[in-house]
Amino acid sequence: MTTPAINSWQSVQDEVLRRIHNRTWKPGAQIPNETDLAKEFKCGRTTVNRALRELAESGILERKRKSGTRVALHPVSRAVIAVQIVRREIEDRGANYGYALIDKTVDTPPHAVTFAMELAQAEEMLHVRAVHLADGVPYALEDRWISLRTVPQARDFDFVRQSANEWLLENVPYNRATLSILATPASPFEQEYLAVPEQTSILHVERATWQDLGPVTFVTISYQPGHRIISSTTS
Amino acid sequence: MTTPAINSWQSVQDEVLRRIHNRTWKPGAQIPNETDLAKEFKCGRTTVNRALRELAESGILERKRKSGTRVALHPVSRAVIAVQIVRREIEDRGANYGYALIDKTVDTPPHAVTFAMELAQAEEMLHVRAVHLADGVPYALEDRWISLRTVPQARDFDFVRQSANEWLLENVPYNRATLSILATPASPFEQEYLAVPEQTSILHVERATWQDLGPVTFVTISYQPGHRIISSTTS
DNA sequence: ATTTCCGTTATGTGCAGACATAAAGAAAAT
DNA sequence: ATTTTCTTTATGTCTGCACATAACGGAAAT
Repeated sequence: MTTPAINSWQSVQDEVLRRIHNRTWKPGAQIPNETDLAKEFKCGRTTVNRALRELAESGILERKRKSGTRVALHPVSRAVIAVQIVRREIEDRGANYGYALIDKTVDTPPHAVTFAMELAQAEEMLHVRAVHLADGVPYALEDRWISLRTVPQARDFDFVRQSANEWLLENVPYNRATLSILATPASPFEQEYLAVPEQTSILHVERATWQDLGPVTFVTISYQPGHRIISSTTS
Repeated sequence: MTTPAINSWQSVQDEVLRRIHNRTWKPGAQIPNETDLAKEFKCGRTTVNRALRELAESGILERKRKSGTRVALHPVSRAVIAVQIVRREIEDRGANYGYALIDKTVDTPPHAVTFAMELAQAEEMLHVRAVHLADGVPYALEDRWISLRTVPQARDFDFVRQSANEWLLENVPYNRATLSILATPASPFEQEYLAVPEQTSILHVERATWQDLGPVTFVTISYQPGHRIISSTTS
C-alpha cells in the first residue's frame, strides 16, 4: 500500500494536517524531517518545506533548526482580521455608503492619543471627526488625529467629499501599524452621532500608523451596538 | 549606478516596500514583472516570487496571472490576533493563574448557540462555566457548550482541575474555527462572577470549532472591563 | 568538573530550469 | 456584431541541487 504520490505543497499540507487531526502525530510529538517526508511523499524537499513553513507560520507546528519539527502543544492559532476602509466594509454588506464630516479642527490631542502615537511631547494635530452611514443610518463613527508634522498637506484638505480614512490610505503610506479592540460605554459624542441611548455598550477599534518620519495618524472607529468583528482562522 | 545586488527575498521585499513608500510605485500602479525584477536585482525569479507573494498575502500588492502585479489601491491590511489559551494569556502578563469551575451541566443550548454551531436541530450538550483568575482577581469568564455527539468523552471529565479550554485543545483536534468579537452590557451572570456593576461594557470573544464529525464546541470568553485585544499588523 | 571547540544535523534560503494555469487580447468563425 | 478559439504573457508551482545557519551534543582542553 503505497501512498498515491502527494506532489503539491497543498496536498502535503493536507496530509500533514490529516495526521495531526488523526493523532498519528500527537501534540508535542516530533514529526519526520523534511528529507524523509519528501521521500515518503515522492516530492521535492522544497515542496515539503513550503507546506511545513506555512503550518509553522499559522502556529500549528513549531520548528527549530537541528531539533526538527514538532506539533505545537498549545497551538496559538492566528485569527486574521481584514482591516479595510469603512466604505468597503459597508458596501460589502450590500448597503449604500454615505459619509458626513462632523468637524475638522487643529488641536492638542489628549494624553492617551499622544501616548498611543508614541510621542514624548504633545503637539498640535489635525482632529477630524466624521460619521459613516449605511443606507442613511449611522454605521460607525471616526474620531481621528493626524500628525501635522508628518502629514502637513492634510491641513489643506477639507475631508468633506472624501473621508480621512480613504484620503490617507491613498496619499500617505505607512510602515508600521498597531490595532487594538476594546469595549466601552457610549460617550456623549457617540450617543449623539450614533443615535444610541446612554450606557450602550460600544465596540471600538483603535488604530495607529507610523512612517519613517514619525506617527501618521491615530483613529478610533466606534461601531453601532451589536456590531461584530468576524474572522475565520486558518487551517 | 548599479544596484548593489539584492539577493535575499527579505531584501527584495524591503526594496519593494521602499519603492512603495517612496511612491516610485504609486497605489494602483503596475510594477515590473518577476523576470524583470529578478534581472534588476540580480537574483532568481523564485526569490522575487517569494518576496512578492508574501506582500500579496499581507494585502499590500494585488497579483493576477497575466495581468501582473500592482500596488493595492485600498490595502486590506490583515491584523493578526493570537488566540491562545487563557492561562497563557494571563501568564504572559506576568500574573499568577487561577481557575475555578462554576458549574457543569447537561442541557439544551439556546438558539443562538445552536445557530453558531451550524446545527439544524438543537441537541443536548455539555454546558461548562468557569472563571479564570489573574493574581486571584477574575480576569475572564468562560461560558462553553461542548457537543456530546462529537466529544462524548467530555461527559466523564470533571473540569475541576483543568479548564475545558485546555482539556479540549490537548484532547480534541479541530479542522475549522470561527471567531467573532463583540461588545455587550454585562449580563447578571457576568456581573456576579466578574464582580462588576450593572451596565458595564464587556468585551466578548466567541469561538466555535468543528471537526469532520461535526461541531466540537462553542465558547464565549467575557473579559474584565478595560480589556484590550491587541494585534500588530504585518509590514 | 567545567569550559571551549567542532562536527553533525535539520531547517532556511538561493538558483536555474521546467511546466502548469489563469486570463487578457487578438484572430477567426459565425 | 457577437461568439468562439487561439496565442501570448505573467504568475504559480515543482524539482534537484547547493550552500547558509542555528543549535545539539560529544570531544578535547583546561
